[in-house]
Parts: sequence; structure tokens; C-alpha cells
Amino acid sequence: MAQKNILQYLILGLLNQSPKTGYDLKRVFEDDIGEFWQAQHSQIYPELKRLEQADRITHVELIAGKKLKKKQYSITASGIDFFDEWRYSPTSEILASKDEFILKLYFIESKKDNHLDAMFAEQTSLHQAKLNHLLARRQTLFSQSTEIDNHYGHYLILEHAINREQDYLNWLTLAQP
Amino acid sequence: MAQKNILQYLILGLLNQSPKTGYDLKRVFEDDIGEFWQAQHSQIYPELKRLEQADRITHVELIAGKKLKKKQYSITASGIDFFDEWRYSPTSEILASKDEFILKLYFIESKKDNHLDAMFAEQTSLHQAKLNHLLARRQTLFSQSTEIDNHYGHYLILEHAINREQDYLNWLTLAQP
DNA sequence: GTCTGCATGTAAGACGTTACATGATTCT
DNA sequence: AGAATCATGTAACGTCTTACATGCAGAC
Repeated sequence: MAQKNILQYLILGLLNQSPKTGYDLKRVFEDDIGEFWQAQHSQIYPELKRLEQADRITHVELIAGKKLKKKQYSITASGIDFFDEWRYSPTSEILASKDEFILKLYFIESKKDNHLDAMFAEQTSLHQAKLNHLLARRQTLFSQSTEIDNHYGHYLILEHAINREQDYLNWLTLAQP
Repeated sequence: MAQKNILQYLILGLLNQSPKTGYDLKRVFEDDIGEFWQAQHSQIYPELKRLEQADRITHVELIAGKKLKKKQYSITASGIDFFDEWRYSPTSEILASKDEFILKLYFIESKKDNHLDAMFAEQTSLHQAKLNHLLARRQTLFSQSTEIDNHYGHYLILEHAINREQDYLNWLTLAQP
């Protein structure tokens, strides 16, 4: 039964780096690892509650400004054990991705279908925009090699995303009739 | 609210190619488009029922052998309209994929972490096996160019999957310390 | 003083997986 | 005779998205 609940490990891993609020976590998902995993705040907050009940994390309440409360979560020893179990276990399954565009292509019967041009042009534009955004981000974050050493995981994930977009664009160019 | 329910379009598209049973559809998902979309039979059968109630498909009952009943579904005119609306509409969103391995990498802090070797070796082996399987499949299905012309969409999707695995392997080789 | 971002939560529903269940046919 | 595959369905559960809801803080 039970699917894997990978979200909990991601939260634990991020809290293992440093204590964070739910909002902080939300932003990491948006900015850093969103290319390979997504989570909305409506999923994060309940998961934090659940992890705290299971004693994998704890929180302290901070006041920002005059009365804005935030809950800063930290990982517990039990949480670290649980996280390490996951991170060092084999990753046997390749979680297949979904791609709506390639499925639409699947239903094109002939190379001469006159929708093909517009479809490829649209996707090329989308992926080019995404690539540009990722490249700009790399420029901002990792223009110095010291940054790479200090945030190696983040660097890897960004490199992989860039690589993926470049390959996708390359395929689009080659496959286009 | 309501997410996109892409499954219904895939079923309609497949029935638009030729009438099929639920089991036939299940196999197409396993064999042909599984690289870019997954669906279990427990999702397919209820969706067929729903599509029939909405008059997008109909079925006839066939008897195989002495008494094995199967339901062969066909697309209706209304179903074709509905399918065409989807297939020729813009595909603006890039549905982000999930990759558990790259996330585990994200939590590796140092290039010198002594788990890295084993992790890369494992993934290389997995993706190599997958690539071999896809290449064998291309050999079986598309060794003649007439096959490509007759099943162009299928050919494209397989090519894309092969391309993706090759790029992934290439990245694994380059990123490995 | 209004707009953007910070901050936290719940509710409803859609989507997807695993397991449970049953029976016929074909191949070895 | 037994195993694999064909064939169809339901139940339970877990995951994920969208929407609803509220309030504080900082910048302009």
C-alpha cells in the first residue's frame, strides 16, 4: 500500500541543513528543487505537523517585528536517522516523468501534418525561455567557484536542469521536420 | 479546481486510432507511452465507464473462445471533437518531472562524499539497462522505414525516450567525480 | 495607504497506486 | 495440470492541486 512519501525526506533534509519555517521550505521548493519535485504550502504545513508528532522535528516560535509569529522547525536525532536511512538507500526506481507535448505528438500520424510546425515552435519557445531563466540563475548564484563548493547539491541540481533543457531543445531542433 | 484529466484524452486518442478493449489500452500504456504517461487498469476501466456516460465512446460486447466477454470501445463523433480540441490546443505548461536520485544528490554536501561513487554506479547501471531495452525495442519495431511511416507518433515517442536516456547517461558520466 | 511579500493554516476534490477479487484462455 | 496471460472490475488509501481564509510587515 502506502506510497513513498518522499516529501517528508525532502523536508527533513532541508531542516538538516539548517532550521527553517514552513514558508522557508515553500521557497526552497519554488526556487531550488522545483525542477525535480514540487510541493505547495498546503502540503508542507500538514506534513510538518505530522513529522513533529512523530518526533522527527521540533519547533520554536519566533516573533518577527511586533507580533508576527513564525514556527522555526529543527530536525531531531530521530529525524536525522530517518533521513539518513533514505538518502543512503538504493534508488532503484526511475520515477517516470510526464510530458503532455510528446503525447500530443504521439497522435500525429504523418510527418506532413500541418500542425507540426506550430507545435514545435511553441515548445521551442517555452523551453528556450526556461533555459534562459536557469542560465541567469546559475550566473547569479554560482559565478564564483567558492559558491559551488558551499552549495554543491544545489549546484548539481541546477546543472542537471540546465542540461535537461539543452537536450530537450536540441531534440526539438533535430526532430522538427 | 479540477485538474486536467489528461488520461481521458489519451484514451480517446487511442480509440481514435482503432477500437480497443480496456485491456488493450492497458497494454499500450505499458508498452508504448509508459515512458511519458502511466495508467493502471484500475484507472482505465472507471474512466472508460465515465467516457461512455458522457457519450464520447461506445462499446460492443465480444465473445472470445466460448464465453470470455470483452468490451470493445469505439470513439464517437462527440469524442473526436473533444479529442481534437485537446490535441490542437497550446501546450503551455511544462509538466515538471520528478527524480528521486537527483534529490538525494542535492543533499550531498561535498564532492568527496564517499557515497557518491556507489550512487552514480547504481544509476548508471539502471539507466544503461533502460536504454538497452529501448534500443532493442526500436530494433524490433522500427528496423524498416515503412514501419516508421505507419506509426510515426510511436516512433517519435520511442526516439524521445532513447534520446532522454542517452542524455541522462551522458550527464551521469560527466558529473561523476 | 496600498501593494507586495511574509506567514500559517484548512477544505474539497482530483489524481494515482496498491491491493482485493474473480474468472476464462492459451501455452507448456 | 499448472503457469502465464487475457479480461474486468471495486475498495482503500495516499498524494497533489486549487481554493478558501486570515493576518502582519516592509517598501513606495
